[in-house]
Amino acid sequence: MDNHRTTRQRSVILDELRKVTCHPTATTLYELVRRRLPSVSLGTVYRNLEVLVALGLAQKIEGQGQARYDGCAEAHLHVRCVKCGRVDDLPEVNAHPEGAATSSWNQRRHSAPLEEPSQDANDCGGYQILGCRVEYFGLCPRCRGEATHTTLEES
Amino acid sequence: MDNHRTTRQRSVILDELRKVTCHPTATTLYELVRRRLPSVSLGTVYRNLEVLVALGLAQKIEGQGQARYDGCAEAHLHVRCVKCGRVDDLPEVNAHPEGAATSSWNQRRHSAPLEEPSQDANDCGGYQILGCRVEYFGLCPRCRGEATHTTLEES
DNA sequence: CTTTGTGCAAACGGTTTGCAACCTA
DNA sequence: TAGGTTGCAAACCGTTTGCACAAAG
Repeated sequence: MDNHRTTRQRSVILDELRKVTCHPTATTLYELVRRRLPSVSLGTVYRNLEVLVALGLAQKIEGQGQARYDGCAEAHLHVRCVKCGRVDDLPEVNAHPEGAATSSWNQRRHSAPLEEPSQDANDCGGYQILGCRVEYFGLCPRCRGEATHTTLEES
Repeated sequence: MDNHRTTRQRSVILDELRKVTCHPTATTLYELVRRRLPSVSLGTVYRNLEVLVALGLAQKIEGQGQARYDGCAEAHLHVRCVKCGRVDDLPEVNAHPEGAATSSWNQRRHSAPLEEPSQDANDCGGYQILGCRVEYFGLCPRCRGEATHTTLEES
C-alpha cells in the first residue's frame, strides 16, 4: 500500500510540476506531460498527483474552481488572481526592504503560513484547532493590464 | 439585470440560511427550504444563493469539496473540520480572556480577517494584492469525540 | 512472478443552464 | 403586461474509478 514504484510517468509528472513557476491545474500539467509522454492519460496524472501529495513531494491547493498543484511542499504563501484564477507563490517578506518590519505581523506571516498549530486559537467553539491557511488574492500582472471590464474567467 | 424581486423562494432561502449556525452546503440548505416549500428545486436554491451573494446578503465559502454559504456577509473567521467538512464561525477573540493578548497578532487576526487591503504586501510579484483570506482548520466537537481512525468524510 | 501502475472509458457529484410556464411589480 | 423567477431535466466539467493489460522490483 505504500510501496511506490518509480515509473516513467511518475517522474515526468513530478519533473514538469517542479519546472513551472505557477501552480498548474491537473489538466494544464497533463498537457505539459503529454509533450514528453504523448500517451499519458489524464487519470494517470490525477493518480500520481495524489501519490506525490501523499508522499509529501507536492501540495494540492484547493480553492475556487479547479484544484492546483505545487511541486514544493514546504509551507509558503500563495496569491490567487481573482480574475483568471492563476496561483503563484508570494515572494519572501525579507525581499521587501521597506521599513514596515515594525509589526510582528510580518515575521508572523512569514514563519507561520500554512499549518501553524496556533496555540492561542486552541479549542475555539469546541474545535480542536490544527492550523490555519492564508491565501492572498488580487490581480496578476497580466490581468492588471487588461483591467477594468471584460468577463471573468480565462486561463 | 439588477432589479430583483422578492419571491417566496428567495426570502425563505435567506431566512433558512440565517437561521442555521453552521454554514450549510447548497444541498443541505435545499433540504431545509424544502420543509417549507416542498416543490423548490435545487437549481432555484443555487440561483438564489448566487443572487444573495451578489447583493451582499450572504457569502460563499469555497474550499475543499462542496461550497458552503454563510448568511452573514460581514468579515469574520471560519474554522473547517478536516474530518467532516463542517464549517463554523470562529468565536470572537475577545471572548478569550486569557493573558495572551500580548502579541499584536490577536488584534490583527480579529480586525483583519477577510479582505484586508493589506498594504504591506502590495505589489508582490507583480500582483496587485486586494486582500487575504484566512481559514482555520481542525476537528469539530463531534469528530473530536469519535477521533482516531474511521474513514474520512461524513456530514 | 507478484504487485503496483497505466490507458481507456464510463461513472460520479456538484453546479450550471435552456426552456416554457409562472408570478411579481 | 413585461421581465425577472421557477421547476424540470439535461448538460457540464473536474475528478474518480473499474477493468484488463503493461511493467517495475
